[in-house]
Amino acid sequence: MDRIDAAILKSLAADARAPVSAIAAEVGLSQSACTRRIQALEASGHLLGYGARLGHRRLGYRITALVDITLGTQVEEDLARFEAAVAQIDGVVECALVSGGQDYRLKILARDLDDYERLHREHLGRLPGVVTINSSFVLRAIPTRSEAEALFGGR
Amino acid sequence: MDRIDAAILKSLAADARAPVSAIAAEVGLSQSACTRRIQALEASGHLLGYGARLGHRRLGYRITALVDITLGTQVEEDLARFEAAVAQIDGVVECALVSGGQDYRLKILARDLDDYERLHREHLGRLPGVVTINSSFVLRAIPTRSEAEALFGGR
DNA sequence: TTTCCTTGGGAACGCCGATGCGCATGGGAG
DNA sequence: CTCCCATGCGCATCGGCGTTCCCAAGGAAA
Repeated sequence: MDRIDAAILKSLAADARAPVSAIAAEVGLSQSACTRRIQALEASGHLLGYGARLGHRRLGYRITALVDITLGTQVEEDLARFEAAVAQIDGVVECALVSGGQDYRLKILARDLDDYERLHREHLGRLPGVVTINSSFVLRAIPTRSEAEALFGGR
Repeated sequence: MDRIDAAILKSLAADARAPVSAIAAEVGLSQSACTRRIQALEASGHLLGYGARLGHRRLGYRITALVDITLGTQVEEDLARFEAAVAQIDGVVECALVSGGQDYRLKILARDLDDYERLHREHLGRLPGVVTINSSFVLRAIPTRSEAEALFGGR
């Protein structure tokens, strides 16, 4: 992991389908050397894979909800049961156990408020061990530094 | 946007660098038809781009913080000032204005607690208009459905 | 100094992807 | 009912890309 690897990862993060030749030129390497580095990064776990950025709104999903959930227990089996149930719910795209009150934070996508209400009623409300559910809706997403910029330093 | 388009988006979301021929076979189309559909999806805004999945931990980032910030004002100019300042901070990878108390929710990456403490002191603490800052740390990330699965249904 | 190991560049080969063409299907107008 | 046009697929082509050899250069260790 040197500066060139970082540059490759940045470039791939920005456009994963860019030709290797373009990335190579960008970081000042030949195609072959660049290919080898990419393969090495994949093998070493620095590069986990490649994904597509989807236009949520364009696909009919206008609601992003950030949900805080508190459980009535902290016993590991109860947590595991909760997590297994959460993993089954369509629309839940992120879920984390966080410090500070031993609760969970989810990110949920829904088509509209009605859709979210359905999700809430049919799934969130039936999760095992839940004491409180607190939903916030994203009113505006603020553009930030990209993940790669955060990891490898600014701009 | 029919079922085939959805399958293409799912496939690209799972592995954006897969050869078009592989995607085509997966969704039951010829290469050419698949290429044309992908181009159409890009042009129509359903497909915004392609990115790399990075191994945070492997890259030396072990802290994910979810931070709630409350402002003392709701005047649009103050919000804009806050947002402009937030966008400059290295480590902030998500930021959203949310309903319910008119506050912001950020996701922040840091190498370790010391690194986060530095971020908090040097940047978060100096954001304009802030009344309260509340940090939670991700103890465990629960695997959920992928974004594409959430948007196009199950599996 | 010699050897080994790492890492880059160059060339070749096979494969991939973009485009043009012809054809089938389906909906609308006459 | 028939004709026509629009839509969207598959096939074939060709230029370009990616992978994989091999060799050379530089640095570390013996």
